[in-house]
Amino acid sequence: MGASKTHIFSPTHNELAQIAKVMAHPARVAILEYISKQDACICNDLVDVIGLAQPTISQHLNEIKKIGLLKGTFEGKNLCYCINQERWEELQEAFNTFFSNINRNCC
Amino acid sequence: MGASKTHIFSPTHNELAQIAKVMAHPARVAILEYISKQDACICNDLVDVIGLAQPTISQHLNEIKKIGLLKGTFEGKNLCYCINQERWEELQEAFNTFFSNINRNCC
DNA sequence: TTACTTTATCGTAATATTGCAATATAAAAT
DNA sequence: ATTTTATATTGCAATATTACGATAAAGTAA
Repeated sequence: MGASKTHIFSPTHNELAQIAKVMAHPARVAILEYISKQDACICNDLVDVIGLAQPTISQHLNEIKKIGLLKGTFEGKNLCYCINQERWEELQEAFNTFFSNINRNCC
Repeated sequence: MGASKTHIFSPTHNELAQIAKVMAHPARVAILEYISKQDACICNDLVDVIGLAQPTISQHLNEIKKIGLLKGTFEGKNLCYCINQERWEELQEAFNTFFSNINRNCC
């Protein structure tokens, strides 16, 4: 088949998986780290920093944008965007909650 | 191309991506949640709980095993395994560290 | 032994992801 | 108006993932 059977899983499980999928590529991890550590927004040097072709970076940025991790203006030549901190913290909390729920009585 | 250019990224970025990849499927999120909430080990009802075919579950379990999230004995008919808590906490910490590193001065 | 139960592996089809060249778009600079 | 600069989109090839039927393997029960 090849396509995930998303319909048989709960919204919570699907959402966490979707978020994880965005982080499931080293380029996107690197991009996220880079942007999150910038002092200002405007980051038009990603292609040099990451080392992938410009269309590829553009695609990765789009995946990141899709889950709401970027905010700013996306118009014209010089974009101006940065990490959406509210969303960032939501994701942190989502992972943290998931990993906090564990029983201790095991082999 | 289709294959990720892992060699151009740092070990840290690749590792986090690899971990995220395991969580990037709702079935694996559901499996992890189920196992982590069991009182004992032996979980031979995953196929019914998750709702995917037995070979598919087996494959997903293998992905989870690969990043060291399961411990126990994997021999014969009745497996006996559960979450490797040390590793579990390592992953929690890895995500937490990643999300904690963010600058605040932005648009 | 034979049948049963449970998990693993193989083979294969369907779909998704990754990456880039070519090209388009859109604003700024000259 | 033309060139330059920066990002987006399209199209396509290579690879990876997802899923399952068929079958194997390996222990348990009769």
